[in-house]
Amino acid sequence: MAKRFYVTTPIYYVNDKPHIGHTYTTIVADTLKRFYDLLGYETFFLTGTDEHGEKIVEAAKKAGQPTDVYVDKMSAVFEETWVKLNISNDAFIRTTDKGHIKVVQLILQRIYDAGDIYFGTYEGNYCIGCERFLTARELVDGKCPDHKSEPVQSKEENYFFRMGKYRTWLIEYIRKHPEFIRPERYRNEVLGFLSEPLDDLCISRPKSRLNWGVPLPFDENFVTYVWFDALINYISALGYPEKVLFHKFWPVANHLIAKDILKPHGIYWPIMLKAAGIEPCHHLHVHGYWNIDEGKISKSLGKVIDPLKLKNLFGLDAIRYFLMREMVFGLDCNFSEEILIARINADLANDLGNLFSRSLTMVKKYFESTIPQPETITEKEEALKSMALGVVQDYQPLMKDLSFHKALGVIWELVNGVNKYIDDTAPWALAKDRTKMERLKTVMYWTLESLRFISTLLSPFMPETSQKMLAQLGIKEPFPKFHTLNVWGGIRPGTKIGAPTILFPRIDTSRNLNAKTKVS
RNA sequence: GGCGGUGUAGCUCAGGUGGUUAGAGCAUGCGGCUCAUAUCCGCAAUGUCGGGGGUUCGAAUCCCUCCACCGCCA
Repeated sequence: MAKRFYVTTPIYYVNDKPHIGHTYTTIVADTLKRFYDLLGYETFFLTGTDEHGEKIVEAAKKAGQPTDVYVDKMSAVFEETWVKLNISNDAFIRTTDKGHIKVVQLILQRIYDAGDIYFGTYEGNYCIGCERFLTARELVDGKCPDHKSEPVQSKEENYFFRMGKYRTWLIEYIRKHPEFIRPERYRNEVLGFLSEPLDDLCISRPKSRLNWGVPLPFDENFVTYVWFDALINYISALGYPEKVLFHKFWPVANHLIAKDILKPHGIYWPIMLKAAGIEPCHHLHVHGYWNIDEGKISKSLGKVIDPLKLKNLFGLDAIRYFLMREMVFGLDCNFSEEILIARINADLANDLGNLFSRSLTMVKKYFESTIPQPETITEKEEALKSMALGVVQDYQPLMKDLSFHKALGVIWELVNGVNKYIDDTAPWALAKDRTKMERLKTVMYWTLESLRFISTLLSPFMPETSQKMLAQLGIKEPFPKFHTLNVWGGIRPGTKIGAPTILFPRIDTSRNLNAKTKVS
């Protein structure tokens, strides 16, 4: 099996600006991409924007702009946000891209030719917010439960995709591929849903009602239903059907989504692929929601958590760390400034930042910022070394399993271990005794080498900080590799290290948050 | 209404197939160190493991029931 990895975020709907939910999914994708880069895989990371459908037309109207101008503007907001958050996506797809539209039409035509798309009539309650007909039972007091608005009684001729036909196939597929939908609770949810008959999917909208979409290749009077259009981005971005990229990366696809879009990804998408004759061999990783404790959000942050505001207030890597450390992938998680600041201060400023700072300061003081040659080692050095190598062992499977909180947990065992090692060996005491010079050299070398391990393991999570740390340790290569952690002794004696710096300023909670806690 | 899930220290949570004094981090208290971002290290304390009942020599862990919250479906 070639060492390749393909990761996608959903393409984000441009009726709203990026918020913490988009940010989390995108940072998870970025962390995964960087992790597989670290392992030496060939990787491809895709994100983008979803720009068709009625809600977009409405949002543009509300903004007082032509739809195409509006989507260009909003799509750019997303693209620029990811640049500012140091997101390393290889491509940014838009569903309004010509190439994408071509592939959507190709897939539609193929499924149509195969006889899985038919023309029919549907009559019912249509909710504009949901962009779909609602069943009578879904209504609450005659209104859409999500949008609290009364649906419109409507009758339409449309094209339908024979999704129901594939129900048993999909059940079988999910049963045979336990790794398809993860975590397991969401797999069970999909299986539960499939235990009952599956309706065919209406995949068109008459142009008389909506003309902002991909025209059906076999009937110019209709455009494609937005979900059917959107899902195809995952392969159109790879240049399906002919491009090399597709053949390289589709077999190793990993979709990341939040739980609200499980149904389209867990049901529509694999069936669409099956009907189009494409192997649905991919992984769907489902995560939960960030629950915002609004009462604990300051004015400077605002009720809607804007990722760029977070960055400006607390620093990008601190935010990236927090999101990955605090949430258990798959479960919901609470967000508040209190929790965020507690994490930054305890883990980043106190544990990691201070460790880094105290270590560099001592090497500066005792060895004029030159990495010393280690001498005889004791069981204390053996213990620290085997701890570091053990952490490296634990790290990889945890990352592959998307257990980011645990992976960071084991890195922090090492951070604490080094702090303790410094305490145990008390280099400041050794420095006062000329006869203990050799011992001091060993202790400082061991400390710095541990920091190399820590910085390297952190690189997928906090790329900027990791680079800064490695540069300080005198390591020139900007992109560290995992295999450099197979051996203890990577940093070179005689190398100059950088001047001690503050990696993460402590956030003063006694001060008003509205005042400046500017970091970046 | 049907099916999943959750309920464990002040807070956030670990605790496959039942087995010695129920764990971690944060917060709290005390002690140590001084290289460091008033940081670090050590020690300590607190829990009727949602309520009740049952199985068992023994249950947070299995069964029943009730309560609360949440998700999916209807």
